[in-house]
Amino acid sequence: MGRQPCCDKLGVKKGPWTVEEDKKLVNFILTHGQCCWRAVPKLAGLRRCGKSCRLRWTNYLRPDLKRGLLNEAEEQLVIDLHARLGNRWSKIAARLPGRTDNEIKNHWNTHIKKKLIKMGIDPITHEPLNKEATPPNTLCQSLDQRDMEVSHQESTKICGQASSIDNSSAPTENSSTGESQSLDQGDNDLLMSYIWSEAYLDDSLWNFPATGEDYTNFGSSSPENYSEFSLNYKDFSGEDFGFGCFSDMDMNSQDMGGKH
DNA sequence: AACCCCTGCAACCGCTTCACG
DNA sequence: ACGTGAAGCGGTTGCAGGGGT
Repeated sequence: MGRQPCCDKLGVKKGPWTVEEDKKLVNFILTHGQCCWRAVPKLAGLRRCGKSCRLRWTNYLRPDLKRGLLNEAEEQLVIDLHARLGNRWSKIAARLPGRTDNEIKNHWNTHIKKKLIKMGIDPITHEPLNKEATPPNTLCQSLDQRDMEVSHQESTKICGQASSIDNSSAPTENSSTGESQSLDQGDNDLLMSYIWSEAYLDDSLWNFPATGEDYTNFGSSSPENYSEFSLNYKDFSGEDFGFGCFSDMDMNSQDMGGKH
């Protein structure tokens, strides 16, 4: 009903972002913080709609993003959280530091869903597709069948039972997420234990910047994030962005939380 | 080598929710 | 309490790259 479009369609560019556009957006947000997204394109000199800028930032340019496929623990966590929360990707993403809702959604649709179906589990209900003919677990050896049973049968009370998720028995080879990730097994176990604590599932206790929150303070507690980000950016499109501002940010991060 | 098909991911669209006057 | 605008969210699409024939 008379709702304004998020941007005037004329002169607004669509499609993949160029390195130049990324630079502009990152530089703008790092120097000004996140003010109203609608104003960002104009202020940053971008011919994009604010929505597109927000999406690009939250899904790709955010400094705290992890890159690469989800590791085993993360994947298991997504499955279990999905059993509890359904397709509330942003809620799920909020529990996976460095992962975006879009990324998790994509991973779910392209990897996990198929995996569950092959295992005879309905990815929507997390119930067995065919109770008497559950296929042998030929895929996803990391997901112990018994644990999957727990996931879908006891999803409502699984909280706090992370110890039942026996990652330690998982073979080193893995189907689609095989490459090693940053978490070693010990980290995974710890992560899973914490993840299923009530505290973990309490939204109010989450300080990790979820999608849409203000990331301009991302480094205030962990300056090393900057250097990692900076390094990542050196690999971005094979060129150095020359973000000298990152090192400045390191010192000025306290000032950057303020909005204009 | 060329073509086709499949897969995965980035980005868009439109609806919902939230915040504010 | 209501209306309006902005942000957030989830579903969907389009395209690039890889693998198979």
